[in-house]
Formats: sequence, C-alpha cells, structure tokens
Amino acid sequence: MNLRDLEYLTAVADLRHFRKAAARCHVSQPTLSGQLKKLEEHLGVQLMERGSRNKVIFTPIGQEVVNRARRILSEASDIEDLARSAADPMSGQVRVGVIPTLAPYLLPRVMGSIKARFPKLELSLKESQTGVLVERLKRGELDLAILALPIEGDGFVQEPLFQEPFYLTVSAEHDLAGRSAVRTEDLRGQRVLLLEDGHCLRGQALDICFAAGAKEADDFRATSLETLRHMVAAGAGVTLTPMLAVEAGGFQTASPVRYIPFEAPAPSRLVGLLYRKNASRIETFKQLGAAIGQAIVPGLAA
Amino acid sequence: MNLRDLEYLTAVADLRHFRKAAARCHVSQPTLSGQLKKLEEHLGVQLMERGSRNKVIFTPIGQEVVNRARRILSEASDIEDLARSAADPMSGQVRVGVIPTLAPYLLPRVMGSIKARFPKLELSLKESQTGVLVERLKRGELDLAILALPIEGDGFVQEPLFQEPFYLTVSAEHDLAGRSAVRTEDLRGQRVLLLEDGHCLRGQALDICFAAGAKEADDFRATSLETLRHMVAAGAGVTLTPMLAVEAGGFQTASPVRYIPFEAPAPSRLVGLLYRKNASRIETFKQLGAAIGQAIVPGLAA
DNA sequence: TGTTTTTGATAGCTGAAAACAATGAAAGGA
DNA sequence: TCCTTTCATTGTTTTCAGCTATCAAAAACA
Repeated sequence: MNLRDLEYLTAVADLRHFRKAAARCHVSQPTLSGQLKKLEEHLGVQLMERGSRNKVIFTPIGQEVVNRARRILSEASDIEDLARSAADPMSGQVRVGVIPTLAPYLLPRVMGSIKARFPKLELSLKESQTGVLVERLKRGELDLAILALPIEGDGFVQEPLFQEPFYLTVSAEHDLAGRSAVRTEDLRGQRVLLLEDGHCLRGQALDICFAAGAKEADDFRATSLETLRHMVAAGAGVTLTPMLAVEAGGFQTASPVRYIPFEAPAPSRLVGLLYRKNASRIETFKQLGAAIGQAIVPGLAA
Repeated sequence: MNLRDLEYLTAVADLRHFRKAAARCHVSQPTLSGQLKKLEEHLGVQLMERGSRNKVIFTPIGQEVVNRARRILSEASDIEDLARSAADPMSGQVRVGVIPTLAPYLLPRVMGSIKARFPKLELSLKESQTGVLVERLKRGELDLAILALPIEGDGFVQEPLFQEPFYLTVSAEHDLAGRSAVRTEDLRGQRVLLLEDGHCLRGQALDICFAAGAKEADDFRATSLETLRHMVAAGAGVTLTPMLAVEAGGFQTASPVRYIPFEAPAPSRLVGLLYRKNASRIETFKQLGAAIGQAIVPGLAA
C-alpha cells in the first residue's frame, strides 16, 4: 500500500469521477484507474462500483477505507507541516543542560533577550553537573550544554562564549575585606571552602589554590554556591566566586561578604557551548551562543 | 512521502542500527540509507544523527516524526486487516432493505438460520417501500433489497427467491368464510380493502381485483397489513393477504378473520432480491438468497 | 600505535512499476 | 441511431527503489 494510492482513492471519493480525480492528483486517468485497481487487488476487496455513466459508488468497505485513508493522509500531512516549521532553525524545541554554578546566574540574564529574539524557540532547561551533561548529550537526551570548557572526550564541538573571572570571596571581617584587588599569592595560607565533588568549579578552584599554596578546608564540601556564600559570611573561610554569581553592586556593601577582583592575569574559567559533532541544529546553537554572548559580555566589561 | 519510508524510519528507531533495520525491512543497507536520506531531504529536516560507531540518535523532531509514523503505519495496517476480514464474503456489513409487506413476516422466519449459518455477517435492516429501496440502492445507501419482482429500471440484477401466493381474507361472518378454496371470480362484486399508495402489493392486488371485477373500497387506504386485517375483522370488506402474512395455523380458528387459498392458478407475487449489476458482493447476496429460500420454501410447501 | 572491525555513505547499474498517450467498450442522451 | 461521457485496456517510456561493490570514519583491539 502507498500513500499515493490513498490520495487517488480519496480524490475519487471526493469527486466521484475518475478523470477529475486524476486531474486533481496531476496524473492521467489510466494511471489512477490502474493504481486503484491494484489497490483493490492488494486489499482483496472491491472498494467501489464503477458504472460508465452513473456516478462512482463506494462499497461499505470502500467507504470505510476512504474514511481511514483520509485520516492517514491528514496525519502524513501533519508530519510535513511539523517538519516545515522545524526547518526554521530558530523554532522548535532545544533541550539545554547547564551546570549548577552557572544556571541560576546566567539564565536570568539571557533568557529575556533570547525569548524576545527567538519567540518560536522553546528552550527546555536542565541543571546538572558536567559529567551528567556530557553523558546525556552523548545519549541524545540533551541537544546542547552550557558549561566550563575544555571538556575531555571526543565527538563534541566546544564553542567558547566568554571568560568568566573568579572573585575572591571573604567575610566583611576578613583581613583582606578592605582590599580593592588581590593576587593569587594572597591565597597562601587561607582556608578555602569549595564545592562538593562533581562540580567542575571545584576542580578549577582547587587548581588555583594548589598553585597559590592555599589549602582546602577538608572538613567541608558545599552543595551550592549559595551555601558557600553563607559559610564565608559566617567566617568559616574564603572561597572563589565566578563573576556571574557575584551579587549585584547595589547590595554589595550591605552584604556580609566582600567580592575582591584579582589583578591581571585574573584566574577565570571559560564558559562555552558543547554539542555533538554531528548534531542536527548546529546553526541554532551558533545563533543561541551569539545571543548569550551579546547578553553577557557587556556585563563582563562593566 | 511513502509508507515504506516510514517503515524504514521506525525500524531504525527500534533497532538504532541501519544494517539491522535494513534486514528487518528485507532491503539492503544502502537502500534504506538512501531512502531515509531522501525522506530527510523531502521534509527539509534532519531526523537523526548518524555516528559511525555510536548509536543512531534521533533529533527531537525526528523522534516526533517517528511517533507519528508509528501511528500512521498502524492505521495503514488496520486498513489491510479490515479488508482481509471483509474478503470473506459472508462477513462484514450488508445493508438490506425490505418492503413493509414482507419484512415483519419474512425476517422472523429467516434471521435465525442466517445468523446461525453466517455468524460473521452483520445485517443492517431497513424497511421501506419499493420506490425508496430502488432509489437508495442506486445511491449506494443500500446493498441489497428484498421485494416483489419484477422491478422496472435498468442497472439491477433481479434474483427470484420464491412465489408467494395470496390468500383471500374475509371476516368470520363473511359469506365466503366457510369455503376451503376460492377462485378469483369469487371476488366479483366484493368490496376490497387495499393498502395506501406506494406499496407494491397495492398495485398487484389492484390488478387482480380489476381482472376479477371487484372494486376497491375507495374511501379507505390502509397503512399496513395489520390495519387491513383489523378492518376485515370489523367487516369493512375483504382483502388479499400474502402467504407469509397469514397468521399461523394454530390461531387461525380463534381469529376473527379467515384466510382462504385460491384454486390454481392462484394469484401470487414473486419475491426476490435486487442489487446493483456491478455490486461488489454478489457472492454474498447469492448465498443470502439461497439461505432465505431454504428457510421459506419448505414453509410454502406445507 | 597500527590493525581490524564496525557502521553508515557513495557510486553506478538494473528491473519493476508508475506514468503517459492512444484506443476501446459500455451506456446514457440527443 | 449516433454522439458523448466515462472508465478500462494496451503498449511504451521514464522514474526510482533496489542491488552490489566499495569507501571513509571511528571505535575496538592487539
């Protein structure tokens, strides 16, 4: 059986006339006759009675087949519509995974402009740690990840978006609280609070601490940057906060923690996109990345 | 688009492997690859990501297309099932029209054995006068009619089933009530009650009366044989009753009307089937006719 | 690290079947 | 009786789904 045959059939059902039906299907009348005859042979049932003058009459089974054929054709046409609308790269669904140290701070700053620029795009957001994101990307459960680069492992494209500098985060009572800038060497001897295992930020901060001669507070692992912030406020130690997670300037003085920038070269992480090399919607991802960059980079310069 | 392509697609979706999918569809792998590629081109959307080693991954749109394809294929398969079951001539629906002077008396005698012999046959019954039946048959609203032959008009097949003799019907007080048989000449001068216009039986009875010199009671036209029966019982006149409508012997003596057979050649009507010359289910009709004949003819002989 | 295996894509060819034009046959209508 | 309408039939052409053989990439393995 064939969708084309069903079109012939419904055309005859609509017009009750082989020649007109053939015209509507843009084929010759013998073609349509022949195909319908073959369809009847294939089904083993006579679908209609042909009189040379009297109108075509459908058998009860034929009528039922016509009804079902109409539904099938309509559903097939739905598929084509679906595809057509999806052919617009900035429409349809994109499943995005974002790491937890980025999501709560990045998304509020970019979602507004993305929704405005790409109204037909439906972003489905998922917050997970790097390892989980990579795995889900590989399995096709996600289309795109926003995380800290580089990622080890092949088969992916890594697209840098921006460098996000870290800020030394201390309590208002801390010795360094008054400084307008610090160097990594200032970390020496500090008790540094870090995130629990699995967060890429933990590894990056650890590297910086190790290089600077600081040591991790090994009796504590935070679940989130917010926990970390509260611990620092309580005077339990210092930490490194990525820039987007730094509280907005207006509240900074009232806050019990101080965010101190590093002198150049400031430690930072590279935030970027990750997607499968043979992904279908690379164009969509590139445009998304550009939009995120435009929304964030001006804020970085300030 | 093509149902075959959708099969390829769902096979790949099931097996996540082009070669295996091709095997399941009994085609070569390049064929399947090529057709799927064409499908994607036709839809203008990438449906899946092909990695040479990692499993095939469907895009979100691809997954949605697969879901819809599955439904379409299932519905297409339904059509084939429907046709297969309908290919058995004695199964499925047959829309039968029966004239009102036959239906209430014929159907109870035949439906039982028909249901027993053809359990898969669904008879949809409609009671209408000859003219309506012929019209509906022509329009394809009915498949078969059971009525009195012959029918004028072409394009139909008329298949005789049995001759149904008429009985003179008089009240128990009537002069002729005691007779064991009558001749048509006995009708002379009788006041004959007949059915209203549209009933073929009216015309047939009228012919008999005209030939015999009886005259119709022109102030009365009955709607049904039952009305006629009651009128005869009330002594309003005599009438002709087709044999099947004659009340069963057990009640006859208790009944206020008497049914008197005619001497040979007894007037009668020919009951038969009518269907379109190019009808699809002629075999079904022939078997149905045979079953009706077998159920009725023994009763006629008795 | 080089080799093998796996897996989908590509190229070129073939045959079945879908399409066409021309014609026939049946049946209304003039 | 002839003409028109309408679907079926016939024979030819063209399209394309299908095949075999082969390639290229990448994972697996030694």
